[in-house]
Amino acid sequence: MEMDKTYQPASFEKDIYDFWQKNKYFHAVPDKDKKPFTVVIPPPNITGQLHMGHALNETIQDTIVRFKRMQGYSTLWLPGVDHASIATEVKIVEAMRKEGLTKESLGREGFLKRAWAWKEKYGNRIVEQLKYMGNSCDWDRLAFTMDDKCNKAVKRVFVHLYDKGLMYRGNRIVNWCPCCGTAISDAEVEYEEQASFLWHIRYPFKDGTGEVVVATTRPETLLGDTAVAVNPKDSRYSGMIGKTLILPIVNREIELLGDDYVETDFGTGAVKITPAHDPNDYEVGLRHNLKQIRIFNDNATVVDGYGEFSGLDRFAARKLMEQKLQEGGFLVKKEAYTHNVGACYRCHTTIETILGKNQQWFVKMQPLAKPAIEAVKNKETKFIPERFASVYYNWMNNIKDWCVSRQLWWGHRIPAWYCADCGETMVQEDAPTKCSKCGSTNLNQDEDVLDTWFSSALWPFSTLGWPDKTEDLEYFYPTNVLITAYDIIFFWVARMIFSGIEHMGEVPFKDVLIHGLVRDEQGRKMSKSLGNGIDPLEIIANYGADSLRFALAYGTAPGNDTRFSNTKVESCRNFINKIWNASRFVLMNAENVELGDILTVKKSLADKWILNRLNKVVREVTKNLEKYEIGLATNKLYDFVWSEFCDWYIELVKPILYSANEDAKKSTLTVLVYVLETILKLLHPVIPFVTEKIYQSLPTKGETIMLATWPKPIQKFAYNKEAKSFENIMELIRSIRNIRADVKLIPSKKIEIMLVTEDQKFVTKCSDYIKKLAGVEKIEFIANEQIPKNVQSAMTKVGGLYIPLGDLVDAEKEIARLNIEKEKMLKELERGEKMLNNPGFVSRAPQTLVDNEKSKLAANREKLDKILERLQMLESL
RNA sequence: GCGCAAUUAACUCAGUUGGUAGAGUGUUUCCGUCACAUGGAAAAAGUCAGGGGUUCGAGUCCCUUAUUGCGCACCA
Repeated sequence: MEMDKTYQPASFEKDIYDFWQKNKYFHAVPDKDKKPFTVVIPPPNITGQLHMGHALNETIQDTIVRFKRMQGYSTLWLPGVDHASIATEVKIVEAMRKEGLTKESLGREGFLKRAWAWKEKYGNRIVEQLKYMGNSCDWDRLAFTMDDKCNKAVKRVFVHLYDKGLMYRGNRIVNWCPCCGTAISDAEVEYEEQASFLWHIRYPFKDGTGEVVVATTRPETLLGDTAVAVNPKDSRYSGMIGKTLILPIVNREIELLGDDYVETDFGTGAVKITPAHDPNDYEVGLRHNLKQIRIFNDNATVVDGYGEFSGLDRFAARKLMEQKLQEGGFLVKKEAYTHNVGACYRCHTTIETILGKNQQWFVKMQPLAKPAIEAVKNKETKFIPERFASVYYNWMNNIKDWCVSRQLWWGHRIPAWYCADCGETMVQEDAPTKCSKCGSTNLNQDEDVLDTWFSSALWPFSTLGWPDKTEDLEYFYPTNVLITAYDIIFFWVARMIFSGIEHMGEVPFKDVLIHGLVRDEQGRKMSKSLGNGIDPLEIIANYGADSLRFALAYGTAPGNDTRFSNTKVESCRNFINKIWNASRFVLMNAENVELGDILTVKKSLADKWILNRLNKVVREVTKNLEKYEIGLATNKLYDFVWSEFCDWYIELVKPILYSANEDAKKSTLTVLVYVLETILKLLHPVIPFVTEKIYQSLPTKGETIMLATWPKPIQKFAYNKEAKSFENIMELIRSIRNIRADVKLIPSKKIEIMLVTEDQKFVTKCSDYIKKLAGVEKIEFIANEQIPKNVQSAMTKVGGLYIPLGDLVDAEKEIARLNIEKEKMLKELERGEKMLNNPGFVSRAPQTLVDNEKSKLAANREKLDKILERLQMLESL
């Protein structure tokens, strides 16, 4: 295959993906001879477009999945999309409004028809975008949270929980979004700090004996007050508890009551109680049997019966209330006050806590939370990094019942039917034909749908076929790892854990790998409103999916947020270009050459060195990936490929490749191709496209790199001793280059070097390497006494290096260089001596470490002596 | 208020059971060399936020302070 001179991902990524898909490499089947490895995708919303958060999430998942597949697991990555009940409905309604349509005008059926059409259109869009990323999902199993399979599971779970008494319908206070027109769960409320006021309002006693002043942030809810509460221990109000107050404006008679909930040191120590519109007041109301007066409609306007207030929006009502109180002389003062206000996580409208007009459905959480907490404590499911377990505990330990009914149309309709005649409630999977109690056929299904997260919670098993006992479920459940960002631990992860335990009797995944968010160059969250989002599709178009993936994986730590910038992708693209060109070099030379067997072929010193390094990289990268340390793995691969394979090994073997020695060429190319192939395999999970592309050109290629066997370190390639001594030669080469740069010798100028060394034989063996890589034409071995006067020198592990440079010799530069070396050595010696003179170190540190220090110390002493000797000589000149 | 992170080179970040601090980008000098200028060679650059402790040895473990960010809970 011809390879272009530069790496051009756009020219082949699509073809490669088609090739994989056509051959069904992503498809997984239960295989008793293999171990399963299962990952379910966090289903992206059908309304969504691929953003950087997805890109990071998909990159990590695909990396792990490809790695496991190559390791020989029967690997299933199960894809799907989420119906995203509230988010989607909001968008559809918005689109309809532009056409002058409303939900009501279309009716439930008409609306749902539209919604499904929307799903067809946009659900496919996100799936296509995932494919650009290179996701190796089993698309044959593509699921949707509202498909028949999932619907069946949802109904089964609902009925099961109801029968068990864990699902109940209650008239409790809920978070209500006036904009979306539905109740939402506690988890769906986001608190935002808001600058507001604290209004101090006078409530007079009925008997004219004075007044109580309450402080409130919501004067308009005064309309619904049914009491004022103080702390019974508060001396300011002693003797007043039980007296009757007149509610200003409304003139309702309400009681001053005592309740421990009231803090004495906040505000005035007196709290107005509005049971229908505040969660705390609601509790107080229950304790004291207070009337619950609802004053807001579903759209947060004031209900009928309150005169001028009726019909006003809550904020307009607040203004009017302030005015009325002022006029009536009830307003004591208004002070600036900043507090947290709850907002809907979807539309950011300030939520209203409202006592449900319709009853809401709740899941009783305590019994479900308990075993779910235990499972994480027992490490049946492990959070990675571990610290996220405490976030999980914190939430689960303080969990309240989960409000799951939503006053929406797009979603799983609640499987409950009510008898219009006798009021009986029937909860069952299929619609009843008549009332189970009175036999009436006048039945109505509950109008509401379920929280989106109710179906997501079942994802790891509903997608595998539950409640049916499928082969998939049997083989692939529980899944191995769930990979997601930390912002949906509550919404999703926690709910999957308790659902898995409750319905499958087993946790849904063994590991939860939590990653952070992708931020912009300045560390800001990417958001639409800021307009600072970087579009991954654009990055793919400009740099290729591999560059995007590598940039997201490279140098990141699990759980941490990561910044994304164009310079980072560019440097990653450059790295891939480097691999591309190194491969081009190897393939060019390997053309028409018959390769030998890597295990038996004769190896040069450079070969042994690179194989030794390769072994290390294989071992460490495998270990890193096993522990999900993708950042570390990519770091090591980057360094190995660039700094060792390209910068050194390829340069080292050039003299052989350009020589006429066919045997040496053959063996060198065998190693060269082997190392390259191994590199490609190690990199494939992160940068799948380019590695496949190059792999297909290798003379040793198999069908696809996707199914190639994951590399293992090879005992025979240990070569520790050879590698170590070879690195001394590399140091010598660096020293020569250093001197050359120091005296500004032009690179093409060949030089002669002199060495005082005890290992002439070894240096001679390496002389070709030295000559080629350091621009040397002649190496002369001399005795100490033979060192000429006019040379530049450096002291190396191999021995004293002396370069006669004629006019270019610059004693001052050399002295400066040697002095820097001297300082370094002195510091080193001091460190080493301090350690070895420390009896604690010698007796307690590992023996190998002590020995290492001893030999280092000896070598350093020798080197220092040589430096000092040389310096003395230079100064005496 | 409670909890969790982060604080390492000019910038952005890594740093594996504690054993001589690393990379990318940027900077300086040189180089159109036949894989690659999306490149090569060389170099400069760090009191690992401050303080204490444990240890033979701490960027790493413990305590504490500061700054920043995040999560949870909120006093109406």
